Order: sequence, then C-alpha cells, then structure tokens
Amino acid sequence: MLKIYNTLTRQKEVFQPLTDKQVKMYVCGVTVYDFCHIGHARVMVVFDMITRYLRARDYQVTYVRNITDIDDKILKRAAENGESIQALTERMIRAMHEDERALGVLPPDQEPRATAYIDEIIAMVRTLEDKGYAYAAPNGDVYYRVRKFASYGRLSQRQLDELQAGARVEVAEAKQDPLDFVLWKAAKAGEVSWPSPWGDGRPGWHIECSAMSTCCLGNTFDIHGGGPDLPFPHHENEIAQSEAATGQTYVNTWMHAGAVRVNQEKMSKSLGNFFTIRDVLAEHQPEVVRFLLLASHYRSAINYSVDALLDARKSLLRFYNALDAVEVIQGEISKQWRVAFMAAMDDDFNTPEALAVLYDLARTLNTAKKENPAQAPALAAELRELAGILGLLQQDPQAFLQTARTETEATLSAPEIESWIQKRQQARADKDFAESDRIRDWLAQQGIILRDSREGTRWTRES
RNA sequence: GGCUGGAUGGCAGAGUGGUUAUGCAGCGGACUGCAACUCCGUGUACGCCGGUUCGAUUCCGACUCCAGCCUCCA
Repeated sequence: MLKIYNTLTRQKEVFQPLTDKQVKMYVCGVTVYDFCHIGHARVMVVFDMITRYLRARDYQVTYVRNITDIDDKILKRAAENGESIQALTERMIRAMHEDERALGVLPPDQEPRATAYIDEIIAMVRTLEDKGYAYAAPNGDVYYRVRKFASYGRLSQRQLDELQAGARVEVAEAKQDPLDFVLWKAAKAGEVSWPSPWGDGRPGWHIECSAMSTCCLGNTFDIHGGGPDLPFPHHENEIAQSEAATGQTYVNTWMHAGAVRVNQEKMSKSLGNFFTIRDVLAEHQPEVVRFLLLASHYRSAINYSVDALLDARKSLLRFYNALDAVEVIQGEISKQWRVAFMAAMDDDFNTPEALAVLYDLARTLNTAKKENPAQAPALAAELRELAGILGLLQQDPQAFLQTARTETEATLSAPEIESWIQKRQQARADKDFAESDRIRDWLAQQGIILRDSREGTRWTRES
C-alpha cells in the first residue's frame, strides 16, 4: 500500500489514482534563462525516482514537466546577452537536457513549453473573465480576483488578511486588490508579444501551468509536484485559476521536494550561492550527485558540500566493489530484500531506508562471493535491479571504480597502470616485496589504489 | 509579525510508546607477504523544561535554536 505525503492535508495518505493503475503527474519545471543548479537537480532526480518507482509498481505513469520559455527574467537576460529570446531559451533547454541525462533522469513523457500554449492560455483567461474571476485593467493587464475564490490560501495555510498585512511588494496601481495577481501582461513597446482580446501581451507566470497541465492531463489529475518554494504563491494561484475555470478539483496529491542548502542557507538564484549542475559534474561523477540527492528523504532539507559528495562517492564505491568481479545473472533467491525495499519505498518514497536494504543485500553478496559463489550472481542481479528503481548502480563496476573524481586527476592512463601492475606482479612472484611495495606506493601517489585478490589485481582511482 | 517544517551517537541519516536502522569515521579481530577490498565484533544518541503513561527519543504543552514561505526563485 503506497502512502504519499500530501502538502494539501499535511499528512501521509494512501495513494489512490483517479483511474486504477494509471497515474497522471505534472511537475513544475524550470524557467530557462540560466543553467540549472543543484536545487533544480534535486527536483529532477526526485520526481524521476518517483516515476521509476511508480512504474516498477506497475502503474502506467504519464509524467508531464513544463518548460517556462517566456518570462521577464528571460527577456532581461536575452537583452543583456544581446541574443534573441529564442536563442537563449533553446541554448538553456539543450543544456538542461544534457545535465539531466548525465544525472540519469529519464525524459518526462511530455515537456510542454509555455509559448506553444498561448491559445490555450488565452482561452483559460477568457473563461475566468466570463465567470467573473478575472478583470481587464485599464493598462491592458488582466488580473485574477483572488477574494472571489473562497478557498484561496488552503494549500499554504494562509489567511488573506494576514497576507495583505505582510505585503511588502509595491502594489500595481491597476489592481483592484493588492492580492490580485496577473494572468496576462500587456506588452510594452518593443517587447515580444502575442495578440489577445485584451491587446498584445504575454502570459503571467502561474496561468501557463494551469493551462498546460489541464491540456495534457485533464481538469483533474493525480499528482502535482515541484520545488520547496512553489506552494505559495505559484501552486496556490494554479489552484485558484484551474478550479475557478473548470469547477472541478484540480489536483489530488501535492508533493514538494525539500530545499538544497549551502552553509545552512537555501541555495537560490537570489542569494547567489548556487552551484550549477555542470560545474559540479566537472569535478564529480554524475552518479555521485544522484546518490547524494537520494541518500536523504525527498522532503527533508539537505546541505550541499564537497564533503557530502565525497561521502556519497564512498557509498557508491562500496556498492560497486560488491558488484565487481561477479557475474550478474538472475536466479532464485530470497525475496526478503525486494519485500523490504518495496515496503520502504511504499512509505512516502523512503529512499534512505531503501538504501539501507541495499547495504544489507550488498553485505550478503560480499559474503556469498567468498562462501557461496553459486548464489552470488543472483544476489548481484537483485542488487542491480532494485538499485535500478532508484536509477543507481547501472554502470559497469570497473567503469565507475576506474573513473577519477575529477578530469584533471586522471594522470595515468589505464594501459600505463596495467603495465605497472604487471611489473609489480613479477616482483611479487619473485618475492621482491620491497619492489612490489615501491610500485604500489608510487601508484598510490598518483591516486591509484590496488586491491589484490585470487583473480588478480584490480585498481581504483581514489577521490 | 503570520504560517510551515526541523532539532537523533564524531559526521551523515532513517525510525519507533518498551526489543533503540543504515552508511562513513574510530577501536579490536579475521583475511593479506604487507596493504587495499571484504567479513566479524564494538557505539543505549535522541535540543531544553514540564505533562500524560507502568514506561517517551517517539504523544501533549511551554521554551530555546535553525531553516523555509509570506517578493522572482526548484
């Protein structure tokens, strides 16, 4: 029985999709004006893990993640760069895809872009206007009349009057109420725009998600996800827009990933303390980053640091050492690990507990390699298969072990290393342990760690 | 100020009304020519103060501290 924590109700609930065995999920993607950072990576990896698990549990998942490709920040950045809006967004979308493929994130089933849904957005704004939830201001903007939507604030547990009291934003003159938010922005001279019943303009931020999710998944769907800073106002506004427009429940389960912190502060664009995915991947293996992101529960805050990455790498070394030098062949083994793994994941996607099961399986595999070799291939197969549900441990063990942490640390080539190992083997055969140790120490200085076994000497590039 | 989370052993990180994960580090042992890898053993830690209870880290209340949202942000 799968339970998921619902932000709307602040508790874990038994997950019951609208249609049996089918899951419709929408996740808020990124605004493509810059490279993605580790906070974005967390949302990508977490919802990828969730999708993989749901599929492993035989759900048919339709996973939609949007791309915001029109927005004030994009206009500003494109102007700064002296490039067209399209050139900027295409470049960033390409970079985002590279980043997430590196992290083992499977492509969503659909990746709708805001600029491809202008007609649908306009149609939804018109519906809101017809129903009295939206009004055109004299300046050409169209606003949502927040106080008309009775349950506004439910998701983020906010009282309207308190919101108003705490408002620090400059209130646009054209708004009838300071709480109202923009659905359609009138274009200023020279700005990119689309024609609409209210004049040339572009969509507000929140409306695109309402329009695209509804178009792709229907008026009501199962799961809506996003980052930790989205419940208010973004998701709150989405609910107001969609439910006012369709008259139906928008989303059953709301899921939000936890923040990534740096030195106990949220990693964010505005604080400027963010690390882009590509910068991190220049110095760390992608799977290490993915492991770090899944080693904590998806809702808890995690602290990003190089030390945390090194710890994650050590964990992966343990797993890949277990998978090294063993055949991977499915066979009859105890179901205990699979049962425990699924139980952990059924509990709101508890990946730390699921990983604990995999550590136990890895230890059993290590023991079997020595004491019960006939069982080892099946244990290895189970380990790889269960880890695969998390998108982990799918590399060739040697490939992982022999990859340097950073590009620059790969000083010796593999053939060179093999050659030194040969020389050392000869020395060992001659019982010339002084020479043997001299070679091993020298290789260690180059970052190469040797492991002798009956099957021969294997090597690992240390971090 | 309002709202929402959190505070677990040296570090990371789950979880539970009583048997107190897991990983890293440390210590002892096995394996090894010596190591590394691996295996075995070893750690009663749950912010503070009250309350409920036979019993609370786990439930309730107050407090302290940390973080997030309330403004663009995943």
